[in-house]
Amino acid sequence: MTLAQSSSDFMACADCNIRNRAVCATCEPHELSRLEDIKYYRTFDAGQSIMFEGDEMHFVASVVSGAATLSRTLPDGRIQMVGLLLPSDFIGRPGRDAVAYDVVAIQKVTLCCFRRKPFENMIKDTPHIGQRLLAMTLDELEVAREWMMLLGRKTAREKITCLLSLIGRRTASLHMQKLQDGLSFEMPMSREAMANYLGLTIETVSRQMTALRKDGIIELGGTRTITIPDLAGLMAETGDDTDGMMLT
Amino acid sequence: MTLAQSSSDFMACADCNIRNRAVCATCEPHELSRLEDIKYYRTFDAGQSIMFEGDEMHFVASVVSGAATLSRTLPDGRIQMVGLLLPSDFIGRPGRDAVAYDVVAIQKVTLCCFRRKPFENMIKDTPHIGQRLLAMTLDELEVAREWMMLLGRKTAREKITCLLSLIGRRTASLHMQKLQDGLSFEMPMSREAMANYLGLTIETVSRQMTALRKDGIIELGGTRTITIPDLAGLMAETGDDTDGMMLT
DNA sequence: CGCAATATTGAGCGCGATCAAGTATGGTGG
DNA sequence: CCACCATACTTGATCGCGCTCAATATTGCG
Repeated sequence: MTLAQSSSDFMACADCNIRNRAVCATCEPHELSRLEDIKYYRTFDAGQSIMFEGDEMHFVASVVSGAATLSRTLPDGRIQMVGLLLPSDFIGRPGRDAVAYDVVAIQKVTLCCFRRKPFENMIKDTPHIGQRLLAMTLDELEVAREWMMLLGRKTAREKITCLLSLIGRRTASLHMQKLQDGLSFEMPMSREAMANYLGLTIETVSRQMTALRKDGIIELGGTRTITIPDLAGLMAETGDDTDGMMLT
Repeated sequence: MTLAQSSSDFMACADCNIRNRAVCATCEPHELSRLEDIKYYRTFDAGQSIMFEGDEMHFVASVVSGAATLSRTLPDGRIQMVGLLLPSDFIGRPGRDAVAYDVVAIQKVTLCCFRRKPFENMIKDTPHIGQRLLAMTLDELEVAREWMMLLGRKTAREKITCLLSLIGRRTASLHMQKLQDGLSFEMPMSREAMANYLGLTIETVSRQMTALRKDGIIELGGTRTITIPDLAGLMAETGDDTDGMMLT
């Protein structure tokens, strides 16, 4: 029944790299083994759709590796991304039959999937999972609201610098780099994806990237390789209060 | 210790008008009586601040009546509202010491407050509350994401018609009006509040309201009394898929 | 190498912001 | 009851950021 879609057929939860950040983070060993019974892995290539808005939701999942986006589309074709899914993030909404957003892989993605019904039952009788999911959902809500500020009130330059600073710092923390000396990373998304995430057009994204390069705020090696010589300088352009954020 | 701030000192939960929609909706009688022990009412006048961003959060609360807003402010003063709190909505984030947004009453508001620590303990040992809070938070997340689409991709006219349609339909459902023949309601917020909610300026809001009036989409009697002769006509201007939304 | 997809650059325009008056509206005290 | 003032809202003139349309350049891939 459970069709293996991937080469990595099985991995023990104990060995999982998102073990202590995902929805299963606070599970006891016996809870974990129940999850282990209903989980299965799937992978999707960059560009592949994972779920379509309006479809029936057969499974929920944790992102194990790679990246995906949540987006909505207006009848006339305008697109707005409403979420970025990175390792340990949760996909799907318990208690809802239909998918509310398009979910698309922007890098090769591995998911740890749970069939929806068994997972919903586990929420009911496993408080740890429900509590963890609540905390994660509250975090997502805060991220969404910070993004509302960006979309509603920030200029194009501020939007771009916010995104670069976000991705840059996240990548650095993943690789334990220190932030002081030049930070280098790969952008996980195309110019079009950036535009849809920031509420801009491709052309404006491109122009602002060029402007930031000319101003010495960033350096580009290929379109997706970005170097930030002075992170504080970049963050001074975001419009945010920069105090205390350098600690992360 | 618990200082009564209001004339309505006490109300039995059983008689509460948000009893079956708020965070307490799925509570059993014994759980409800525990909540009843730690609850107290407070009222705030229109314009009064309820919480300030960064302050310590002493209590969480349900909105019983009236309306309040959540907003964030950039260092240079730009404001973006990130949430609208109406009766049955929940204020505060369990497990977090500091308030993440400014909370301001935009109408006279009555809150059903719970001191934070006792409430957090109840979440741990009362699954019904945690589950209800999870469902409500997921709903809020969906609303926030729909608002991201509005802020990032919609025109000023679409933004205004979305807001009017939202408030109008909600008011109608509260008063059990049928939607077909002219719908009339009071706008609960100023032009400035509308602007901050929609990511626009006051002037643009005002101009779009005038334009909609001249186009016969809305009628104005005083600045806050709004009549919508043809709701379908208004909704055709929102940019959304209008199918199926008229049922609500 | 050749093609397709992606990104950059340019010219011009228009939507919504800004700056600036002007007009209700509502509360207060004489 | 009305004159007064503060606040909220509307309207007008102009500006400029980001969009549109269009051409060119670059990248990635068979």
